[in-house]
Amino acid sequence: MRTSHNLLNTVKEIPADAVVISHQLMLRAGLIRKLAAGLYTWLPLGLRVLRKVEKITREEMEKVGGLEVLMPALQPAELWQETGRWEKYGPELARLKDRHDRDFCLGPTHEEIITDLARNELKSYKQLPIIYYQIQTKFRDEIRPRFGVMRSREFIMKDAYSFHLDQASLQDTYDAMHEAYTTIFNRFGLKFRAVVADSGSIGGAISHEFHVLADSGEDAIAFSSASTYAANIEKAEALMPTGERPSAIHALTLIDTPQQHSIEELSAFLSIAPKQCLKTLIVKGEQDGSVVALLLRGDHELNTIKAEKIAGVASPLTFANDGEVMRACQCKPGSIGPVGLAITIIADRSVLLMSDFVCGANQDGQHYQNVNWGRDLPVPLHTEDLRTVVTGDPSPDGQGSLTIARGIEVGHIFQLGSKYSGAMKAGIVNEAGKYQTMLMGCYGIGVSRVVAAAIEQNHDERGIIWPTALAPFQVALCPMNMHKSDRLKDSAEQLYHTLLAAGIEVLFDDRKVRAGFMFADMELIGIPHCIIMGDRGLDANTVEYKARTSKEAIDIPLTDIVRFLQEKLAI
RNA sequence: CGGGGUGUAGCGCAGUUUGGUAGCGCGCCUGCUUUGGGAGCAGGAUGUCGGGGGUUCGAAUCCCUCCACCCCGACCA
Repeated sequence: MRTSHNLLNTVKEIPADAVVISHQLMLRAGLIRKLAAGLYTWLPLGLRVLRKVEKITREEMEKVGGLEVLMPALQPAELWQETGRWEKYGPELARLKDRHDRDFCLGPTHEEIITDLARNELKSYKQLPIIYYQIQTKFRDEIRPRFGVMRSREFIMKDAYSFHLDQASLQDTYDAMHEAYTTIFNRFGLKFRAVVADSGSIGGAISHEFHVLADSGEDAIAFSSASTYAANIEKAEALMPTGERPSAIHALTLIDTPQQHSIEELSAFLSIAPKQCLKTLIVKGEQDGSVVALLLRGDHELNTIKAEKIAGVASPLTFANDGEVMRACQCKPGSIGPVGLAITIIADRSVLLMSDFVCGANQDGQHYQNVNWGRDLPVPLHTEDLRTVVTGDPSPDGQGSLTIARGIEVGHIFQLGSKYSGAMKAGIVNEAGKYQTMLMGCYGIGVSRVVAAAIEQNHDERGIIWPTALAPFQVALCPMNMHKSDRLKDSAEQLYHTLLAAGIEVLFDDRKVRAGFMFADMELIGIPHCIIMGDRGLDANTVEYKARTSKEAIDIPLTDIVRFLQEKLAI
C-alpha cells in the first residue's frame, strides 16, 4: 500500500485526553479516533492490526475444533432473567427498550445466548464435546471508561464456549484451550503469563487469566523462577516460613516513641529494620461491633482478599475506626500491639519467626522493645496467610522463588460447570438414555485490548514497536527525494512490486516529504523493518536496511534485499 | 455515584482575576528556496469562545442553568 493513499493520519502533539502510552500512541499513529467516552473508531491502519489479532485467534480456535458462530449483540431480557443476571449484573449491563417497550440489553458476554443455542441445537451426547466461538463486539457500560481501547464501553472480544457430558471432557477441552491460548499469545509475539485466577462474577471453579507483561499493567502477578507456577498476586500464597525462631536475647523494655505511628517512622526513629517491627491492624469482625487484630511483620503488606476470606473477619474487609480501636486497645492507632490485648488475634505466618521485636504498647506514644513470643506474650494460636507475597518469596509449589511483575489481562478461561446450563435447563440425552445437564467452559480474549497491550509492552520514545505478527505492515519502503530522481523512482517502484509479489506486506512511502518526516512517521506507526533507498546507494547498487529496534542502518545489495527480508520475516 | 478539573481554529494552548467584540505554536492552502532525522521565508484560509438563559451600551470574560469530556476511588476482555 502507498502512504499517498490517505493511509497515514499521524499527529506530532500528544493528545491531552490520553494518559497511558498506548492510548497516546494509538491516537498519534492514527490507529483510532474517539467518538465519545469509551467509544472509538478504528482507522484503516488500526483496523489492519486488529484484523491480525483476529486472524491468529481464529486460526487457533479452528485448530482446537472451534466452530465459529455470530450471535446478536442485542439480546432479549428473558434469557438474562432465566439465569438471574438481569438483576445481578448491575448498571454495567447496557439495557434498552424496543418500540414495543420490551426489555433488551447489549451483550457484555454471551453465556445466556450460547446456552440457549446449545439447548435447542444439541440433542444427543454424541454431539459432545463441542466448542462454539465468535469474534464480536461487546458492550459494557463501564463506570469509568479510560485508557483508550484498554477499557472502553464497546470492544471486540473473542469468546468461546464449550459443552460437555462430564468433568473429564471439560477438563480436556479446558487444557486444550489453555494450550491454544499459549500458542496464540506466542504467535502475537508478546511476553505473557498464564496465571491462576479468581473466577469472579462469571462463576465456576477453575480459571486462569492470561496477562501481557507490561510495567503499566493494572494487575500484579507473581510467578516462579523455576516452575510454571504463576498467580494473580491476590491469590499467590505466602508459605509458612521454614527454620527456627531465634531465641530471645534481650530483656523486654518499654520505650517512649512520641509521634511515631507508622512502621516507617518507628523503624527510622529507632534505627532498626522494618522487619524487626510488628504491625498490628484492627479490623471489623464478622459479628456486629466486634473487632479482630491482624499481626504482620513490619515490612509486609496485608492482602485484603486473603484477610476477608478468614472466618471471623468481616467481608469486605473494613478497618476499625478510632473509637473502636480505643475501646479495644485503650490507645490510638499507631501504638497498638498484641501484648496484653484481649481481642481475637490472627497472626500472619511469618510473624511466628520474629524475636526481640518492637510493637506498640497499647499506650499512646509508647512501644515495647525486645518482645518475644512465649516469654512476654503467648505464641499466637491462630495463624493464617495474611500478607501479599513479595519478590524473593518461595514459590507456593515449592520450586524456586517468586518474581512480581505487572500485567494487562487479555485473556481469561473458566470452567463454568453447570452454572448456566443448570439454570437454563441445557441438557442432552446420555448414553443410558437419560436426561443430563451439560457442563460448560468459557474462554475469552480481549481482541481490541490486545492491540493496546502490545503497545504498552513494546514502544520507545519514538513510537510503537510492533511485533512482526501484529504490525499493520511488515516493511516500510522509504525512497528519499524520489520526486527528484526518475532513476530512484523507477527502482523504488520496481522493488515495491517485487516485495508485493514475494508476499511481503509493504508500505511504500511515496509522499513528497523530507527524509526526517518519513522516518519519524514510520517509527511512530511502528513498522518493524525499514528499507531506505537513495541515489547514493543506487550508485553502489545497495539499499539500506534498518530494524525498528536498532539505531544503525546497514547496506544490503539491491539484489539480495528480497531474500534478506524473507529471512527476517521467516517466510 | 462521590471527590477534583477542563471546555476558545483540525491538534496543543494563552486570553477569563480587572467586560471593550479573539490570539500563539503545530497542522492546512499558495509561491519561492531547501532536501539523509518532523525545513526556511513570504502570503493565505479556518472560530455559533460547549449549549441555553440572564446582567450590561457592550460578555470568551460576571451570574444562573444544562451538557460534554478528563483525572482519583469500587469493576473487567
